[in-house]
Amino acid sequence: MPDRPLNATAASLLGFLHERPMTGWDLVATAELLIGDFWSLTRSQVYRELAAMAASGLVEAGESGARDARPFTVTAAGRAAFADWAAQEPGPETIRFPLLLAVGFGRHLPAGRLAASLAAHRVEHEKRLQRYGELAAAVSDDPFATATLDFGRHYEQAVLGWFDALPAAVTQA
Amino acid sequence: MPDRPLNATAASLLGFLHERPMTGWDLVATAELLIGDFWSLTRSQVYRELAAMAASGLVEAGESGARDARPFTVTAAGRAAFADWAAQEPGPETIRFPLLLAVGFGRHLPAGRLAASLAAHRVEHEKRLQRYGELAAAVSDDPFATATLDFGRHYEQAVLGWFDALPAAVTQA
DNA sequence: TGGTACATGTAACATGTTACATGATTAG
DNA sequence: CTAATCATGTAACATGTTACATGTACCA
Repeated sequence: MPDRPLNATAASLLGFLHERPMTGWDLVATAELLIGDFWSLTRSQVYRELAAMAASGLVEAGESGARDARPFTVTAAGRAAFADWAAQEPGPETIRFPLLLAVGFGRHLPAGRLAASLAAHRVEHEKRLQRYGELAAAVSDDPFATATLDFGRHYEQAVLGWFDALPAAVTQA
Repeated sequence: MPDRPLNATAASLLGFLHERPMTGWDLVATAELLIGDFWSLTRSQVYRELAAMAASGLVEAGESGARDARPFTVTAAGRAAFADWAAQEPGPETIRFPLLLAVGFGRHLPAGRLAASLAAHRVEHEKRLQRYGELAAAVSDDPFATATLDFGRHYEQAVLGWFDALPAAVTQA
């Protein structure tokens, strides 16, 4: 009974469970590390999806270990559901960038507001680029992880390039 | 009674209404055109937000015109709410990119799946870059609209650059 | 013994998506 | 007259966020 195609968040959890059984906590940490930069999720969501997937037999909770830690294991049905998801064409990306809204409505912002926001965001993006650089060595043996990290680097470089190409009419607004 | 800070979607609608009264339909079209590439919204959402904002006095429905068209006007309270929103520091962007999930889980995908997805997406991104190029002339008199469009160009160029730098280990998986 | 990291979860709410349902106006 | 476009909305559901509540184990 294929309830309906998995959503990408649930599918990702299943994907991680292909490697080894993990607790909800582990999954959050793993997801943050490996896909957090282009697919965010919260603890609440993880527990909810795990409960739902356990109910439909895609995962199974193991014996509680220390501190009630309940490792989940992917079942055969879970592998099948993941495979179904993986066979789908991935959808288009969505980007939600509040700073760009601020730019778009720049005419209506109080003086100095946009300049300050741009400066603050630029710093963050520089940090992220630097972090990606530091992470690169850690995943150099995995071409897939390297590729996603590399996306991040291209992205951050583009954002920085965009900041630096903004005309004074925008940065001084 | 400031119900609570506006969400970015509602704020954007208010922003557009600063220019002129518009119907829900108009707002959808305007938003798609001007911010659709980095802030998506649906018709349902627009009508819901308009109803909510009308209930709290941020907008007012005018006389119905042809075909029940109900133009909404921003009120003084609406301008104030928008100003409050605009004074906030814009939050970080969120990117949700299913293709990157596919790359990250590349090891688990059926043979050829990833290559096909990458190729299909590359075509889309090329089209988008081209579209942005064509749009540029239309907004050349507005530095803010030009800046957001320019972000799109930087972004698309980065994505294309990333595609082209992918190693065979990924593109041939 | 005290703080940090580990670990689980619920409840309430906000936001976003999809499908459905209806009808008027206009251009051809 | 008929198809496309304009225009409104509801209902149901899926997804995502925030705040709250609880307790254990480890390390210094």
